[in-house]
Amino acid sequence: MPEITKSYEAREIEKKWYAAWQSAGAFAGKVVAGKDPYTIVIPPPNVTGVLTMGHVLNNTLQDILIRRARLEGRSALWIPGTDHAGIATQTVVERELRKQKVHRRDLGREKFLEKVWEWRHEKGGIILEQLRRLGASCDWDRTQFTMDPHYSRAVLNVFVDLFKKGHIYRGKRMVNWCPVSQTALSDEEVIMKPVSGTIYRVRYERVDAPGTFIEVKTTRPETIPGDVAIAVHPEDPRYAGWIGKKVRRALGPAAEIPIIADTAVDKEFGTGALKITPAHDKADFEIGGRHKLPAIDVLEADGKLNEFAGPELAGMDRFAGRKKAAELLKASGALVSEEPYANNVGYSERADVPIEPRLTWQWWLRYPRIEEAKTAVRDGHIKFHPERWSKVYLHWLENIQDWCISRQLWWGHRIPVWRKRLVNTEINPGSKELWDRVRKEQNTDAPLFENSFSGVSGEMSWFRIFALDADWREMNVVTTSEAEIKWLEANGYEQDTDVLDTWASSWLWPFATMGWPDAEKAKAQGLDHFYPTTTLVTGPDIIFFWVARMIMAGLEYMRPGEPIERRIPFKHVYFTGIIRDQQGRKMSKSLGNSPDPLDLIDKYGADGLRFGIVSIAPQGQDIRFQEDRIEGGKNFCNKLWNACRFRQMSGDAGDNSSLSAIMARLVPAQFDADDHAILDRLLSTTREVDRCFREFEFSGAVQALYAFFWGDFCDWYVEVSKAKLQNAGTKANCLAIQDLVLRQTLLLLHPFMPFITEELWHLLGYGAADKFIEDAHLENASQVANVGVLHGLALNHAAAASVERLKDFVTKARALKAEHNQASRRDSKLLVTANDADWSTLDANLAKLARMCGAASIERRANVENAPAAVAALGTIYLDLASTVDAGAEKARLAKELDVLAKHIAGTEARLANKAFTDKAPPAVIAGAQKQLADQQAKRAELERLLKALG
RNA sequence: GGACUCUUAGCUCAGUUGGUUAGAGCACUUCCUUGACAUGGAAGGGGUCACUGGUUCGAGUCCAGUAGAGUCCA
Repeated sequence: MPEITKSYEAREIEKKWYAAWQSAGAFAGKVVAGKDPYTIVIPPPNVTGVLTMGHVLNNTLQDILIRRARLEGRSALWIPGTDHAGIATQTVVERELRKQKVHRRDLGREKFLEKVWEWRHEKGGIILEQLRRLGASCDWDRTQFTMDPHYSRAVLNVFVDLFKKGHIYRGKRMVNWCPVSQTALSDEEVIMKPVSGTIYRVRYERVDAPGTFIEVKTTRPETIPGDVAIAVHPEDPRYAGWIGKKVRRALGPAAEIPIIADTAVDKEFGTGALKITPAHDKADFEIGGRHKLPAIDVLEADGKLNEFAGPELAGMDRFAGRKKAAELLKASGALVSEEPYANNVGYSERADVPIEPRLTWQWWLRYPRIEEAKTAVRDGHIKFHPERWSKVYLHWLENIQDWCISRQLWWGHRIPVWRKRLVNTEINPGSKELWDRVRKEQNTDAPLFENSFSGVSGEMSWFRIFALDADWREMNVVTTSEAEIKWLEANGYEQDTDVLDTWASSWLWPFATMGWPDAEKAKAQGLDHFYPTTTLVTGPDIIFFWVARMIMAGLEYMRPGEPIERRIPFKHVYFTGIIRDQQGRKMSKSLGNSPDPLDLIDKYGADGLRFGIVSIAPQGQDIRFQEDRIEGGKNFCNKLWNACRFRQMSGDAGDNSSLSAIMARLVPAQFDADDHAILDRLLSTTREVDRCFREFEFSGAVQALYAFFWGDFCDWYVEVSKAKLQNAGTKANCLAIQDLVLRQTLLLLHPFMPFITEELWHLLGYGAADKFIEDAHLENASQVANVGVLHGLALNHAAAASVERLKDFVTKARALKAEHNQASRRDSKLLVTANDADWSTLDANLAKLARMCGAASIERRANVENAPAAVAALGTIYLDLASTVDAGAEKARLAKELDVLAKHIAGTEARLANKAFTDKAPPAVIAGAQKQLADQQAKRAELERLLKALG
């Protein structure tokens, strides 16, 4: 076996093992009879993305879960992939083209998409490569992309199906329009931001009574040319006589517009009168609809004002137009006042500009399975961790709005609808009978027809007719049939130019990544075995975007008719915190406040980064990033490495081939208190880590392992081993215990730090060269205990507890020496006064204690005078100084200690004197207090004696 | 306006059904290169647990309110 080097160098080891795992196919998710599945689908990162600290945390946690599942003997599958990120990717490629002074419209749709695919093949896999550096054990052969042919088929089939079921419809409605990306956005892609602007008070003159005015307050004077009415509340006494009168529009093309009454007007806001601009405000649009008012659109798609805004404003950007409009109003005397005003404005999440409410034709989805989606979480079929996020989820579902799923982009799944404008009376040559039925339909809520347009038998399409106006009808045909498409295109039907929202593809991720809807593919890929997936690890910021929608999609499409727990897409959702910088700001590319994870891997190793990031990621709270915690992860790697190195240097390897083989090497009859204690702590740590996995407390598991390994094993057991290893009689047992502890620790740590544990696993001979650590089975605490029992091991808890008193003795002795500047020398002479029982405990551990305390000798005395002393649980320790004692300093030190102790004694006495306490507290608590008091009093007596002896 | 979260050592955070003297890492002070590890070891200083009240024999922990910070939804 090769020798373990002096320090851990991550780079080569990481490279070596990742390649070995890959070439052995160690990450392949396989259906194995008799093994429980454990499935994770990756939250597909944006294909344009590069690894961020958020990805590091998120994917480290997934890797921890999947590696632990493998160690527990489950058939584990982690599916990786990316999503096509419509707007983001299109923007990236457009930016590249702009460098060559080319616009996508110059290329045309097909050529542009070729460019996007080129870009995707070249640069679209970066983030997945980076995940490998982190150690992510995804089944890379199954890598998915939402634009892959198979996945696209799933997306389009769902569109057709939901259309067929009446969940998808086309409607001209108010949408959130992004003037930069020039596409509609869903409500979820709009973020509200407080903006400090100006509110303008504008007056409109009455036509029938010149010189009298009605005043309104508005933040958007540039839309006044689009005003079609002024609305007041019907019960507002201020305007009782005004309703039905007309006023002159204050700006833009001259017009007389009515004053109308509508209960939607807030009497308290502003002047109680509201300008109605149906083309540019959601509420106005509704009011306009109720009063059958026209909608005048004064803005272009790019946010510039058009000719309807009047010659002074036409062609101006909306923000410049606002300023100009205010000036024009001022000049005409219509502007009564202006004042600063703070309000919330919707911003496009991606382009970070204010969105425009805009009236356009879009495709909408009425969500399926809303009630079931609530039930799934409310009844605990899907568990959220932390649980509180279920409230956010349920609240959103309670107030859910139809989803605008069309985007005016080129990159994405093009909507599978072909349409043609038809005159009502037009006869379709393909099917007269069909058109007889069509003609009967007069409105947009026409029932759906199902038939073959082409007349080819077996081909199917669905269609719906929308009334554009009295004479024109629009035929929309939805199909994925190639024969149908061919016919449609030959007959003058044109495909919808829009694509689907990216989320309308990623909501199918938990099953479309496993072959669905192709039954054969799904079978080959084990959909039935791996679905529902076990755990989803994601951020709470996409509960609406993604988590909720996946739940609805799963319930709608998976295993129809079966119980809900078979149809849900996942059983657990773990929400990570958001990684913030030192100032508490979200880490982002634009702020430049995020370290490059790859730099961190170079600096601290992937294992160090993983261990560090998990240790600062408490459940459900945001994480304030600190690089020194990552450094702590690296240091822990080095500690683990060197503890194993010490083991290797301490003696020849024994049979480490299995837990049972190591247990067989233990000699229980030789066990001293330390042996009992370290195995006791190993079991309790194992139990704690088991619990942490059940409760999704990853940082708790890391902290428990850190405290056990560093504190209990390295700082104490390894140190006491040094004495035991000198003794031929105790050496073999001591080495076996180290082998046992190291084996179990490596297994428990492996999910958190896969590379170093794999390397050490082999260096210490725990596994054969052609096997991996994950081929071993991780025993839980009771299984470890049971194997021990089979080998005659019975842990003595009293002995284990006595180690605490030995530690106390060592600490007190070291402190005593430190007080007298003897910290690390080995040649101190310690004297002890102790009763017979305590001395026998000390005597049994003398060699270890001498080494631990740094003492040349520890001797018992009946009485010691004129030496500095410390009172320990096992006796009073005296430092045998050659020089004379500074009695004054020694007295001050002891008096200080006595003061602190007196306060504690007073507290304990008061508690025990309280009858209510002794009557009501549990007996164990009372007994504990009594013992504590006795110990404290004994210590006080000893301190007083020492003080008295000093004079 | 509504919902949720947070406030514990200089910093970042643990503290899981209320129960000994509130912990960790980093930072700081002093000492130590002794044969696993200076990416280390030893010792030490540092906290009226945001505030106010309540419940309780007992509150960092439970309840109510106040103040501040943050997130989401309207």
